[in-house]
Amino acid sequence: MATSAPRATQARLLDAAVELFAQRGFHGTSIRDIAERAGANVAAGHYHYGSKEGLYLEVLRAQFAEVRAKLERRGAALSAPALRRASRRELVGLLEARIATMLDMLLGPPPAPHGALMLREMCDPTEAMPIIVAEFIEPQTGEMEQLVARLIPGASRETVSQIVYSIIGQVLFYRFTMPMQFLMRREEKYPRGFARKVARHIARFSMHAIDGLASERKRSRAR
Amino acid sequence: MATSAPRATQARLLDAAVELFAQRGFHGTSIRDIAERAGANVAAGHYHYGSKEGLYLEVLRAQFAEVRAKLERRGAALSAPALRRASRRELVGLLEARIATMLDMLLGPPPAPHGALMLREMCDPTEAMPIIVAEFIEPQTGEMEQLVARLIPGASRETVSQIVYSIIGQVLFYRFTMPMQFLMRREEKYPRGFARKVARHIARFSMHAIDGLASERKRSRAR
DNA sequence: GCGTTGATCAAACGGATGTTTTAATCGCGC
DNA sequence: GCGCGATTAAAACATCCGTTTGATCAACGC
Repeated sequence: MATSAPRATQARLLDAAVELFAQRGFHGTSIRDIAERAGANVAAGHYHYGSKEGLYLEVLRAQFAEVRAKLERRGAALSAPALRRASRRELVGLLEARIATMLDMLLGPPPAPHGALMLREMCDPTEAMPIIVAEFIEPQTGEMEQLVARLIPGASRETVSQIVYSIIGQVLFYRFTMPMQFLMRREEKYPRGFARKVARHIARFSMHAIDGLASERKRSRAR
Repeated sequence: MATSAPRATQARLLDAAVELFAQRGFHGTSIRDIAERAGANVAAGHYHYGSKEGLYLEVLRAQFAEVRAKLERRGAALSAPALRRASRRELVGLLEARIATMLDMLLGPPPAPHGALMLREMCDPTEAMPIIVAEFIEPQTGEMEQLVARLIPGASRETVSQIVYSIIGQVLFYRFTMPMQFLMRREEKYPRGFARKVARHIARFSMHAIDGLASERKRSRAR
């Protein structure tokens, strides 16, 4: 192994691949494009990652690991014991913070690449999907389910899950329909502070819904 | 022009293209695949539609026109005067029906192709986006905004728009994250009656949220 | 100093792609 | 029956793709 240059090209390849795969997708990106952007040879991809697909899988693994690490660094990770101890007011605060963090990362500026990569996996699922689900989606929804379950005590697992999907659905909407939004708003990116404003709305909307469902539950129980 | 065969191949090409473009995307579909499935020659696409991109644009135009027509046929279209006359109870019913219809078409079985096509446009926007927005998204959100505006009187346009996006976001979630859902549920399609069950949840969730926002508004006004 | 090993490179390979060309075929009006 | 425009079919074209090959180079152990 050489001293630094080899590691450097391998890393440069990955960086270039992240950006191009997120921007143009797997089929839309050629190894030549990646190599050119990384300042490397056409054969470099195969040498370091075995194949185009191998490089793609490594890109997704790396991106979602990075996002998860960033979430924990931001303190937005919700540990089970902490959730059990928290007061209702604290739980609401944690939910709001989680929504804000997700939107902040998804919408940017600049938007993190994992949003585009996830969207593309929903169009054309690959072997990377199980990894994304197990290491990113499952933990994230699991934490939110524990949180929501404490906000609407006694609700069934199905109800809690539906509520979590309602919240995540609202969040993902602004990322997944971004091109449409930009066309309708005649803008090229969301305005400054947009993510925060949307986060406030989604948190309020969802907390009203949860409270409504909870009191509806209480009323039907009382009968 | 010949009697029936030519129209037939042109139509068969379109049908094959709808299915393949929805299934594998623009880059992932070759005109040879389309020609083969349509039982036509490789050159047929260019003869009838000018280019692969021309065929793709025609596919999207046709699909979204069809969806819109189907919506109106189902009576799920919400005319402005009808909305102005409706009682609150009727408005809630209309909203529930609209949500149920959207989910029914998006989730199937079988899922209508426009869901996949829309998702793909969000990944790689083309010249078809303005058409989709103008002839499908704008009318649909416009109607829902009028409906929601009547359910939360006096709210700003921005608030109404945010609420509509919250509802649509919940709906689209179940279509856009379908591969993920199937992986997590260890199923290959949503179970029978799933769309209806989800529709009920989203309608309840959203109505509680709207009511909560409305009373919150009233309280802050009273001060 | 020399062979070994890992990294990079230019060049080429086989195959698939969108498109074009050219010829054959079809159906109808005259 | 024949010509004519519209449609279909076969073949070829140029280009791009992922991958492979073989050579070159630098660093390291001995």
